[in-house]
Amino acid sequence: MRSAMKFSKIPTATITRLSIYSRYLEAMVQEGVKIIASDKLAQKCGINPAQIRKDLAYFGEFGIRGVGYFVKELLFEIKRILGLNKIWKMALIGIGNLGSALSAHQNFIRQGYEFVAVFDVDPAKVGRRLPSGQIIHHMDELDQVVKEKGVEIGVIATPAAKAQMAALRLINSGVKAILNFAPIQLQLPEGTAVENVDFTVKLDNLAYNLTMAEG
Amino acid sequence: MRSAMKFSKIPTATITRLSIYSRYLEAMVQEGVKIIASDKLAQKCGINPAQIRKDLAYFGEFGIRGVGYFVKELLFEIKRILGLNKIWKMALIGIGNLGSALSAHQNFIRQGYEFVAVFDVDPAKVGRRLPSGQIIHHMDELDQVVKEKGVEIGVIATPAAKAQMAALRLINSGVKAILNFAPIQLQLPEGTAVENVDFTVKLDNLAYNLTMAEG
DNA sequence: TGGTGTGAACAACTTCACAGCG
DNA sequence: CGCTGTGAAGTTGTTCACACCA
Repeated sequence: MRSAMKFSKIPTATITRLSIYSRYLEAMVQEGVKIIASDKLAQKCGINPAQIRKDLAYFGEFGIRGVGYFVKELLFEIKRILGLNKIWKMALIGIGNLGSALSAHQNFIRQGYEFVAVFDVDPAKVGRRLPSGQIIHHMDELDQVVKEKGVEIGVIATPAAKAQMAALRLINSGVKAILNFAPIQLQLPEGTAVENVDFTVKLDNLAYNLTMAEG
Repeated sequence: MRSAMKFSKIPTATITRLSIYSRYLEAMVQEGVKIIASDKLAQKCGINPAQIRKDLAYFGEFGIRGVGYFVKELLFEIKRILGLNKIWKMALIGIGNLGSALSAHQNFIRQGYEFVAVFDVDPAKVGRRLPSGQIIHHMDELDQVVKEKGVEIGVIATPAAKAQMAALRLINSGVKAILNFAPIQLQLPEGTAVENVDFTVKLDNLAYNLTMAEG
């Protein structure tokens, strides 16, 4: 039962853009905008209009020729495509500075994500309660808690040296998706979805650009 | 005096990978490894070996045929290319949960980055001192402090609604590079380097993958 | 011999340009 | 008429395969 991903020949970049579109559509719904054309949305997102139409065309025909897209309807469709018509249950590993910040991040719930459990190995932390209310579990309880609470996404905020092990333990407990904040390339079995959030790499990109700009 | 970027026809992806290589080379230096072949490094990074050689070839010939690369030498060259042979001075805007976590992040210094100033607009925060030692300035002092301290990179950790304005103020003070943690597409003048760190988008990618995997 | 450096083939993604339809 | 949806063209990035050389 090794990966599969069905018939999906859809660029990752497309999914990333859909996520960005949904953000702006969400704002438009708030503002009461009813209809939007690809040119207008493209401008907002800093993307080519044809790109938007192509992205959407992978999944169906959502627009009206000569008019544009109904904002509400399009947002609904995109959320359905992305799988955001439910609340995803996450576990957080590593309650350092970053982990604490993530646990307190209010946007998650609004966006359809929720931490249902948090973990650390530090005896000084285990058993304590975060401002957000969760009790910090010891990693030894991971397997049990993950299964009990039905965790679907693991978020890794440990130091780099502990990230690989933490990820493996999540996978072994049945978690299929990892959001990794540690600056390391995780080596995980096929069929696991991994996304890295790596600001060191981003900073290095900026440093390079600045260095080039000067020459 | 509009952008330029000189003769750089080098893929962003290449720069990102160089950053990743440097990480593993750093570890190897620690471990006392003297020589590495592209195949070996490729395995570590989960990248095609030819890709590594191509990436390096943009900048020169650093290897020895039939042997590989001297680890220390290659690391030095990559750091030079990325512009990491200096300490980059950063300003942090927005001292919420995330901002606080970033300000405390010890890896930055080790990596060649340093926060020389931090800002917020909340009167309850301005004037207070962070655990890391910095005093929180009011945004009104931005221009002055940025120039005084020679800030080169702005890091935005404000709510989405405040990010665009914060970015513009940084740019107007002479900052040329922005690391943006707010979930919004910044609209900035040409010649500004922007990198987005956007974990909402990453989560949406995971949600999509999980949804597809089930069907 | 064995691994680099690289042209050439390939693959993936983006943009153009316009037919087609509301 | 105007904007979507889309084949075709263009662009960019990746992988192959092998000549070359320490």
